[in-house]
Amino acid sequence: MRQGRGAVRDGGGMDGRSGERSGRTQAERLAGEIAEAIVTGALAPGSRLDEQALAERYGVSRTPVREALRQLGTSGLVEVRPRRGAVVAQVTAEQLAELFVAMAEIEATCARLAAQSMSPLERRRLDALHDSMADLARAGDPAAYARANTAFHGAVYAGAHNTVLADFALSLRRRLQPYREAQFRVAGRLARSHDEHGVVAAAILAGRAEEAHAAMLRHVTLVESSVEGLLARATGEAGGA
Amino acid sequence: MRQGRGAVRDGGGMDGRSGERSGRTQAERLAGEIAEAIVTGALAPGSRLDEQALAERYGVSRTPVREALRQLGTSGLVEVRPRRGAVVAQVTAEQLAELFVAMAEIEATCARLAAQSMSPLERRRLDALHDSMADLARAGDPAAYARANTAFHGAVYAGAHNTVLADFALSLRRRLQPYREAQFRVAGRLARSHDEHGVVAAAILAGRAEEAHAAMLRHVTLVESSVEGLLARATGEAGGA
DNA sequence: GCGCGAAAAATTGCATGCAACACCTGGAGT
DNA sequence: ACTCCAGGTGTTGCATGCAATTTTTCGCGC
Repeated sequence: MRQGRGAVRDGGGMDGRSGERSGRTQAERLAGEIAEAIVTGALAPGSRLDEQALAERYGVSRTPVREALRQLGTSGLVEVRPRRGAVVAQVTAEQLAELFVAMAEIEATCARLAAQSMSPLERRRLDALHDSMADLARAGDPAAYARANTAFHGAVYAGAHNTVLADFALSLRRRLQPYREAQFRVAGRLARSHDEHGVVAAAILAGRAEEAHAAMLRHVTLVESSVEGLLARATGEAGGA
Repeated sequence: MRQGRGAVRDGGGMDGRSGERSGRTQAERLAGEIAEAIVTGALAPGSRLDEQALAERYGVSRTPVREALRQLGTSGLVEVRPRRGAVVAQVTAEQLAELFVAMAEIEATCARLAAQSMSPLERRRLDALHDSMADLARAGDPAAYARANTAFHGAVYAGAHNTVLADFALSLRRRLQPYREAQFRVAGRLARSHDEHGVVAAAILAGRAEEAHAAMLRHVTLVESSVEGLLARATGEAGGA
């Protein structure tokens, strides 16, 4: 099936749907799509990522698929075994614990730096963001709260004024997203999460660096134990198949 | 120039860095080689990475080169612009500062965790390693000290018992290597570095977590200011030779 | 002389084909 | 029955070719 570059290409459109620039390469687009599929759980951990199957699925050849897989391999979302194909990265319980510890530490570090170096404007925005989340927590909408939660933590990363740490925190957050999301559906977790955010935000706004560090570390560690509780109850189902 | 798969392949050097199999693909080998060339300064920051040139240089086709470049792009060593080729990542002074801050924070975190969770054996080994460095510092051999220094910091990473943080610390360390190495040649820096290590090691061995954190943060921050002093004197030449 | 636009050259992006390795299946030997 | 090995099959790895897009060069008008 020669697809030929001259043939009509789907996305060839001028302004590109969903705001995506056509300036991105297929490999990048694929990396994003596959990452999305993994993070949302559409691709279960451990499932094989057949190059040809993915190529047909996304209407491209194997070459950009391979490039995307290698890219995702570096970021840790998929595991590429030398001549044995790629699989969605399987996180063992120990690795999950390490990921959570790492995220807690990085986020806490970001919080400390943010307390030291956020601008007045950034502090006001963080405050406003936290306030707006109170309603969501009361309303009890896990999905909406999860989105706002991402924004809140993102604001803290940004406030650290360190793109290296912020990028790392974001990548950890993405890798843990499937596990974190579930815990928002646990009764009462929303309100407690919001309370913990309040402690973090207050410390950052007041510039109390060590306190911000401790509060964020505690917050993320609590998320971890919440997730571990979930996993303990659903042992064995995580890996799928 | 059809090279055929049957041609003699070097078979890999078995560098044994982290237990890699000999079955590495060309793309992986290339990623390693190119990364090495960048880290050692053979490829200056900002230089274009022409796919065909690299392919000829390493005796392969453009396909594995492209895969390697994309891999390096994700790890941050290389910047890949969508249709405009790849260049060795240019670190501006600000980014360099951010990298150092990030490394300082991560290393400090590792030190704190190490103080909390190193095994008695690991503690003894760290102590022995530090002792052996005293001679090197006195002898004033920058290269030998640099190697031992890497081992010392590596022991701290390992002692944190968190591969996620350890891997990140290692990748930051690699990215900063060209800049850090120079400062060991500054007169007196070796002895001072060893003294700082002593404070870090003592805190870790005694299990004083917060002290270990503070000592490591201070140590790496001092390295940073030392490097900045060097850069200030050699403005603009940063990439070169 | 200088900016501007179009053709030419260079370079990237992707599709395809072929060879080597990994896995699976079936049979023989112990 | 179990292990071991040979053959077949599927998948990955890489080389190559072509189309599209940059970048460069050159000619033209101002």
